[in-house]
This record gives sequence, C-alpha cells and structure tokens, in this order.
Amino acid sequence: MGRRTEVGPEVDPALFQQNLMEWYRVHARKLPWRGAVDPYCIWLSEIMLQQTRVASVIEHYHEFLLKFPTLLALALAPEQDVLAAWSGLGYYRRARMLHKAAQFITEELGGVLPTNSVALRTLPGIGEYTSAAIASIAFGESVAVVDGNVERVLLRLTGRSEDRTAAGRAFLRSTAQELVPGAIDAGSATKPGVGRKTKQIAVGRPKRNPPGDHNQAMMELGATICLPRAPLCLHCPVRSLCMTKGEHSTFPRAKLRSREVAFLLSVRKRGVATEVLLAQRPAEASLMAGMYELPPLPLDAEADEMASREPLLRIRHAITNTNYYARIYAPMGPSDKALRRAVPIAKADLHWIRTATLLQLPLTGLCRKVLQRLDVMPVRPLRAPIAEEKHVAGFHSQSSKGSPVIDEDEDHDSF
DNA sequence: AAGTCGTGGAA
DNA sequence: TTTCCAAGACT
Repeated sequence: MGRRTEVGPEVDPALFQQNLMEWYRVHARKLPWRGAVDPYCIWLSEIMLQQTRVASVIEHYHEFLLKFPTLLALALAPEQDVLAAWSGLGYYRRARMLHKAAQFITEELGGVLPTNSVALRTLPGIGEYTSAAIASIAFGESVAVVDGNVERVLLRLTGRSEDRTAAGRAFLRSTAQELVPGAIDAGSATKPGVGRKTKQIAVGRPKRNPPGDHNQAMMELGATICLPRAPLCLHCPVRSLCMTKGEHSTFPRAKLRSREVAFLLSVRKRGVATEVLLAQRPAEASLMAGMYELPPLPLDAEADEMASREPLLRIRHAITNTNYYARIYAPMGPSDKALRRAVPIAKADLHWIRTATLLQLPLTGLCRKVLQRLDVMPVRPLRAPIAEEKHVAGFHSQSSKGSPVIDEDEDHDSF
C-alpha cells in the first residue's frame, strides 16, 4: 500500500508538493474566500464555484453574505429570498439544496457544520468534490479534491487518457490522494482563532493547513497554468515531473442545438412607480421552477403578428447544450394590445412587478440580463433612495432605440 | 449511468 | 459566428 505505483516511479510526492507550494505561495490569486476562517463561508464559496467561473462567483459572493451572514440567517430565510440572491448564477438547485442543508444543520445538528468529509458528504448539494474541499480547506483533513482542474493536471502529469468510467475515476482519486500532504495534528497546532459567537470557527484547525493549501494549489495550477487548450508549461512548477508536457486529448462533446424563443416586455407607470409584467414559472417545472421571467410569446400561431414587428432586442442565451435565440418584443404604444393577447393567460402566472423590487425577486438569468440591458432594472443594489429616483429618471429620458415603450394608461384588468 | 441543470467569457 | 467549458450533484 505504501508503493507509489499509481503516479509512477518518477513522481515523488514530497518533491511535487514542495514545487507546487513554492509556486502557489507566490502566484496564488487573491480571492475573497481565500483565508476565510468561517466554515460557512468556505461552504458557500464551494457551492457557488461548482461549474461556475471565479469571476461570476465574485459578483455574488459578497452580496450573498451581506444578506445571509451566518448559517442560521440562511436557514431562517424564505427560499425565494435565497433564490433572488442566487439570480444570475445558474444551477438554481444548488441554492435550494444549500438552503435545505442549512435548515437541516440548524434543526438536527445544533447549527454546526459537520467537520469531516464523510459526514459532509451526506448533506444535500455536497458531493465527493465539495465534501473534500470543505473538509480540507476548513478543517485541515488530508483528503484530495478532484475537480475538472485536478483531473486535467493529473491526466497530463501521468499521461493517462481521459476515461469517464469507474476505473478512470478511481485512478484519479487514488493518484490525487497520494499527492496530498498529511494533516497536521490539531493538538500541536497554534491556538485557534476566536470569532463571533454566532459563527462556527474551525476549532482545531492549525494556522498552517497543508492539505487545504495543496488542494487549492492543484486547482490554481489547473486554472492558471495547466489550461485546457494552450497550457503554459514554461511557467509550470512541476513540468520536470510531467509525462506529457501539456499534451491532452479529450472526448468530443455533444453538439449544440438551437431553439427560437420570444418574450414580451411590457412596462407601465403607476404613480411614481414603474412596473414590468413578469410570469412566474410553475413550481413543478424542471427548469428554473418558481422563478420569474418575461412572459413567453408562443411562436407558432402568432407568428404573423410578430413577423411584422421588429424585436426590441435579440439575444443569445445558452442553456446546457441548447442555444436559445431569444427575441424581445415590446408594445408599440398604449393601444397596442396584440402582443399581450398572444400571451396564453391560462398557462402563465402573470404579475405586475415594481421595478424597484426586482432585485428581491428570483429572476431567471435571461430575464435579469434583458431588464438590465434595457435599463429597466439596476445592475447593482441601490442604497440611497435618491440614486433610485435618478435611475428611474434616466430610464424615462433614455431615447435610444433600445428604450421600451412605457404604457402610461394600462388597464388594471388586462390580466 | 447517461441526462439534466444556467450562465458568461474567451478564443 | 460558433465552440468550448468552469472549484459538480443528482437522478
């Protein structure tokens, strides 16, 4: 069992670790969750980072923590508020499972996040990767993470070809595990930091955390040096140990499909408030259940009605392996009711939403993108009411072609 | 055990 | 323009 047969005789784990960590100490990016002590923050960052780019996570991480500063605060919040804070990040099931897990921890585990990978693995939304990430980064457990970055690094390092079978995954897991340094005995550690009483602190975690740092260094290497297409081998700290020097072949992906879709953008004034008509997706929908979007316009029977119009906006929106080519149509004036009649009332759960409250609603990414691009809703939360007035004024005065028509005299009972 | 689930940025 | 794919989990 002590043999290093998995990584081959030429890879010395100690040498690999040392080269990697020297590089990491110098080149690690400064990220908001790096150095976090609160396991809740580390948990949140790992969930957000699942299949999601660092830049996108940074845009949401801070706001989410302002809104839900502690595990308890998250557990007590309504799911709609959690989804609203997640809006734009995608994979909304992650937010639902995070919320569920927080409630379970609060009700059944005394509000304390489990401190080892096996126990973490049982929580909703925490799989093999995430359990290892939290356990190593927050609690110093010597367990290897295998994400897309690590997988690519290890395949190139060892020369193995991509293999998505159980055997392939087992190889990656065991190889990664051989390279992880051992945990530091908590008993001999420097004293743990003291934090607020409402927050769980990683008690027993030493200041130095070799497993957690190593895991992050492996991912950092994959994200910044061992790139998918053109790896920067000249800058790689472990190139002398690498079997392939960057060669890497992968399986072909499923090709993208295309779909045409259309949405209605209807805006009206109610006193000083501006409102926009949105539809709430059914709770049982498999895609973005319960979230709000612009009312969909059926493309079949009403095709002629739209054919004579020019869409206010054309936008491409990809979901998984489908490219949605979306057209946004707006009424041409207060008397233009044809578009609204095209919305199937029976199927759509329609609501007039004040634009000032849009940021508190769980909007689909496409809806949020359209409303922000057309300046119907702010890009970021506005603190001062004065700034909000200004923004609305800006929307009214905007006269460019992208400006939606405001219906000044909308009938209350249209829907 | 393949399919499904979002989004945006880079090439 | 199209293609790729990112700190995966669940069914």
